Amino acid sequence: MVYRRTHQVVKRLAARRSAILSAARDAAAAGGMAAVQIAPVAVRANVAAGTVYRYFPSKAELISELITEVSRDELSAIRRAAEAAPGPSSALAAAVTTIAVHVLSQRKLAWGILAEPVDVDVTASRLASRRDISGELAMRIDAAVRAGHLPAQDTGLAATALLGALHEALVGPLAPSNLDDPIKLRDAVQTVTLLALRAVGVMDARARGLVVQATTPAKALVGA
Amino acid sequence: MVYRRTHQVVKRLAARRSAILSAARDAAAAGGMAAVQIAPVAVRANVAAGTVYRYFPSKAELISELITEVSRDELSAIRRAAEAAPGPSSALAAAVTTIAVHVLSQRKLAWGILAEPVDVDVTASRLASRRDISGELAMRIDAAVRAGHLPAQDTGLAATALLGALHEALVGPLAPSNLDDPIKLRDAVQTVTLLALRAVGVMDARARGLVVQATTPAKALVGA
DNA sequence: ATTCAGTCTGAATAGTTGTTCACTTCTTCA
DNA sequence: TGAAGAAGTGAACAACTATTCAGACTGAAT
Repeated sequence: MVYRRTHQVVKRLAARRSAILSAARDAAAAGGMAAVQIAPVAVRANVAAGTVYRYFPSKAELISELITEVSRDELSAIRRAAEAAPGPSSALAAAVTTIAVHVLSQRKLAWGILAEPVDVDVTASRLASRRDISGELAMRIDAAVRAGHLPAQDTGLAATALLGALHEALVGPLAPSNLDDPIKLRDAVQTVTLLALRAVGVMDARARGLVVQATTPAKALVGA
Repeated sequence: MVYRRTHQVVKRLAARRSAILSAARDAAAAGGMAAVQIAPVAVRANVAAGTVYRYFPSKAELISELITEVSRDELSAIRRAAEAAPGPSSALAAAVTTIAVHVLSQRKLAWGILAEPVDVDVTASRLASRRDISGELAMRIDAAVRAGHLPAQDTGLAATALLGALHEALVGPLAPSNLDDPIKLRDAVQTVTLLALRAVGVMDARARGLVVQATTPAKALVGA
């Protein structure tokens, strides 16, 4: 008598798995990575602690998968925004703005994914996350360079630096604390975008134009 | 019969305290903050674990003091470099270069001080460290703005962003791994300095000049 | 209806480190 | 020199959580 998983069971298993991941994501969004502990996550997902281990071999694996998932969502949002732009410079501006807006609207989560202390080793998935997003930015910078809009440069290093600048300025410990005000939030997004564009060599005047252009479609997200 | 500490004893106590701090610093420089554990630090300092607690109330306090100390050294180096520069723009370039060089020559330590996960709460001293250094940078940017060399801007946010860019690009997980080669190292320092100066609005051509100028006195440190 | 593989449970376990404290050793002072 | 207070010691303790596992439960197959 061979036991075979019925379709219904397969679905339930998949649902549970994603419920656990989802609970982990909620916990991280609410309280940072520190809040992603097995017991609380299990409670949120309506399962016992032991059950978590039937779906994920370890906490490290659970968090890694969480990081991967969030990072993939982020990457596709960046791509979507960039591809909707009319030219390479606009695309770069759109990519930067998207990162800024997303990071700001999920500060705790972003901090958790990127840099918050965790007691297990998740360096590999964090590295992958950074590499993906920095890589996308590097591609956009490169396109603008090839189009003759920017001076030649080490695009990889530049992309990494931009990422660091965005994160530190917007969710690092020195980030302004009054970003709940939508106006201030939009200003912050514009300021860092301007900074980022100038950093890779966009002329000040032109950069200002690109920033305004890129912020316009993002207004809804920013809530202003 | 009142027991009074003799001069010799006072000196020995002070020496021990600094030996412990020094051992912690060595450990951090060698293996990051993760290596700063009470037992190993005590061994390095030639005392028993319990003795550490006669000098520091907790591990958090020990690490906080370590952060403060390193940060103070860093800040004075930045000031020295900036004050030796001929004008506000040069001073800014010198400050940025100094940070880059220092961070690179003590990568593990810098990462530990700034961002590495630690199991105790050291947010306060990390915050102070960032605030001091970012504040110094902000002052330099402000001076250049007042001198008419840069466009008006939110100098605090700009300084924070620059700090983030430098750290992420030079000691973050995506930092180039071949920085042991002095030539590559110098190139990286120049690249990020150029990026930083352009970010705050220095014209590309002028920025290149400032970078070369600022890197020259730092050559010895870079080892090239 | 009955069997049994698969799944779930949650109390118990285990490993890691910061911290304590009863005791020893050292230093001061009469 | 000896009494008393300070400083040092390190083995034992404590707290925190990830992980395990023996038994309970579910539902597929006959």
